[in-house]
Amino acid sequence: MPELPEVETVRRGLEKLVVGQRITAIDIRYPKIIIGSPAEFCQALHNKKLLSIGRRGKFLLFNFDQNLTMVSHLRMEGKYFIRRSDQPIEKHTHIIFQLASGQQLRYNDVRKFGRMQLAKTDQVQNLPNLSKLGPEPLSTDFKLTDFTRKLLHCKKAIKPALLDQTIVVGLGNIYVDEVLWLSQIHPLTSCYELTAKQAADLFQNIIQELTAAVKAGGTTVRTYSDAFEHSGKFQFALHVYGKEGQPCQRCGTKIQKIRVAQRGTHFCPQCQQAPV
DNA sequence: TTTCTTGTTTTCAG
DNA sequence: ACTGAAAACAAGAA
Repeated sequence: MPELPEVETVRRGLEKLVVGQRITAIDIRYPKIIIGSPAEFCQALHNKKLLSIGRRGKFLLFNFDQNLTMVSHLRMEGKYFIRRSDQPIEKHTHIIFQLASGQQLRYNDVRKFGRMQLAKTDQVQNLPNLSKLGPEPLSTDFKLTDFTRKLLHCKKAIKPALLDQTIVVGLGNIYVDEVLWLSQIHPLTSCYELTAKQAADLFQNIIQELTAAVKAGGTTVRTYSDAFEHSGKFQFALHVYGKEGQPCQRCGTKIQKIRVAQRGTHFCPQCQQAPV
């Protein structure tokens, strides 16, 4: 379940491992991962050199020479590994990028939910799925005044509002539950009912939590690991996610699990009072 | 066989 | 035209 901290950790790992390398061949073993024509995908990337790796929200941006970018979303379980060409292909390996160094960049995805597509580097921000994204929470584009204004104009409950990537990007199910617990806000609270102080608390906690999680190399729940196949450490810092029935670390009340917007949602019924 | 998992896209009602 | 809620979708593990 890679959210911003996990995607950023993957990005940093790949940056060290594959930037500067040239692609000499691509083996697509499961074509549905590719949005658009797989044949064109292979052809376009052939002999391209990887210049840098960026990130927008939960999307990885592999920037190649000649104005070409490969946009990659890991969805639930996508992973990248580096292997020597002679190493056996592991289960659930769907795309293999042969590199000039003799190494391979392998995309592995148990669920096959991840997607990749090509775009011109200078047009990436205009792709339909990236053009509507909100500000990056760890950049100076993320501003309390804008955040508060957007929240107060939103008619949704706070949990789905934070999951939807238009107010701010990067939060998924785990970090939304954590940020709401830290801010002592019930997940079903309507956004327009939030006070200025609550909006400010959310703003602050989003930044602090994501910063801390990036520093810890992300959260490993079930299967996430980075490009070095290291697990994250932030799962030890979680307060509510996956803690149903355990005592709240603030007040001792048992953590409850409910369903909000079809998602498993963990909260403390004492610290995070239900809206009236 | 049924249930569970989540990020994004699509669909539909209003 | 727009919004929000809900469903759909991707596919495998337990």
